Amino acid sequence: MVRRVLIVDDEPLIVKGLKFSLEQEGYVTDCAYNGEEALEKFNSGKFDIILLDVMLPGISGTEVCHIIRQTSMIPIIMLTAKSADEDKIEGLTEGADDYLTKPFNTVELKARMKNLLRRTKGETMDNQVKVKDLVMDKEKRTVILRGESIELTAKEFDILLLLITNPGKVFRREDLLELIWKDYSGDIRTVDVHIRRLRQKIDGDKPEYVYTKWGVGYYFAEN
Amino acid sequence: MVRRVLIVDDEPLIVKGLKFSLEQEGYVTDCAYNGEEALEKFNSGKFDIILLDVMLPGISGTEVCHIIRQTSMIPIIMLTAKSADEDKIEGLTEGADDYLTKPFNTVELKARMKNLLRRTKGETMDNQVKVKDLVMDKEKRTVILRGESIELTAKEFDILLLLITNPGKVFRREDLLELIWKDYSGDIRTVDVHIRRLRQKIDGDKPEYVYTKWGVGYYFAEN
DNA sequence: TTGCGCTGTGATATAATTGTAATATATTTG
DNA sequence: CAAATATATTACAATTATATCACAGCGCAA
Repeated sequence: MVRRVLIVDDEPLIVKGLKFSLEQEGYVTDCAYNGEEALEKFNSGKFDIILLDVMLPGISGTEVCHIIRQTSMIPIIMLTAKSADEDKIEGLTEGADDYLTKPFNTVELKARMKNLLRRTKGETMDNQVKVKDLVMDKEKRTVILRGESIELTAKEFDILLLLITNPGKVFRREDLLELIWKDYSGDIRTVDVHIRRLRQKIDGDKPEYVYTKWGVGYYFAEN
Repeated sequence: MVRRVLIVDDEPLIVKGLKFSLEQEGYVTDCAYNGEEALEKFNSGKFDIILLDVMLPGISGTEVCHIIRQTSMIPIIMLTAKSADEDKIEGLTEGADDYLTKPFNTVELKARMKNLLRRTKGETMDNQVKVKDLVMDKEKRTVILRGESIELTAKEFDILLLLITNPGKVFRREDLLELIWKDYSGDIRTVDVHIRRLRQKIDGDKPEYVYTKWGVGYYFAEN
């Protein structure tokens, strides 16, 4: 099982060391050197765990953690400078699953990562689909768009889930009726209306997620 | 399951070593010694993974990687010279799935190759048709020409797909009407107009893909 | 049962594609 | 070479596809 780690720190040397050390262990790694980059990579790529430095230029690690927590339960281990004040560290790492004070022992880090990954295995990643600033939870059947909860009807949810899990793939109306309605026998144009209502809820003025392939059907794309 | 590797490096000794080592492991190999050759072989042959040196005479490995990425998600592992500057390596290997710094351990290389191949296994992309610098995706119903996305109407797409999947085979207008229109009963010359519009979008001044067989019909060729 | 939200239908509006017909150009044939 | 035949090109009209809307029926929950 491949585990993907996002390493976030503004110190190239620390990043390099972690990268090397974790890749030796079989992890697939990606790095970010500031908060913005971290959020971007978190959104685009699929990671299983995040190592996040508290002190970052721009958006701080603490803030990054909070922002990620609005949409995801991904394991986060925060890295902090040593401090006599335990409370302060607690505050800075609020929302994280664990933290380590620098300088830390890589053996300990790996052990904690393993722990967290074992603990959260199967819980989060499997039920959540995340594309750009759209998060769907299959189990809870909830949708979060731009950090805000959106209410979709059952059909709308099923349609969006089918489309989003097959990005780019064009579904003709017949496909959708067969896959979602199962035994439908009415007017095929009913699909249009559902798409319309779905778009009203998740797309702005112009389609942002649900697109029309003229003469064929509909598909999901994030551009 | 046979795995085909394209090895790209300008150092004959490295190529020779990799070739031997990978063939021992059961891989089928092919080699290229510069960027142009790499792209050519990538286009002509079917490979499952590419090992790509960053430093190449002419088109650099970095560029080759970018060009390939415009049309394909094939796993690419890049080989770089050692550098203290991790950032630099990151930049040079952008778009690759993984990279190794020379000199590298072949055991590690094989492990990473295996990893990547397992990860991308099953996504064999049988919904893609690729000829020269033209890529069609049946599922997404998209067309990419010279790295740029082209918009085709439903009929244009169907015609091109039919022609491209039967390279060289001449279809008379009646055939096309029957196969694509199914139940057409109008003017047969309508096909000409569709071909015209298709050509306008994918051929330049002179036909490059869609040719006329005089007195018979139309066919696809890549010369 | 009543009310409310979800779904499906049909009518209308809008948009894009497709077909037609006229003309120009090219190729073959006698 | 000229006539006959085939293809290319163009502009526009006709057709087809999608978007949008309002309303009615249905079912579920209060």
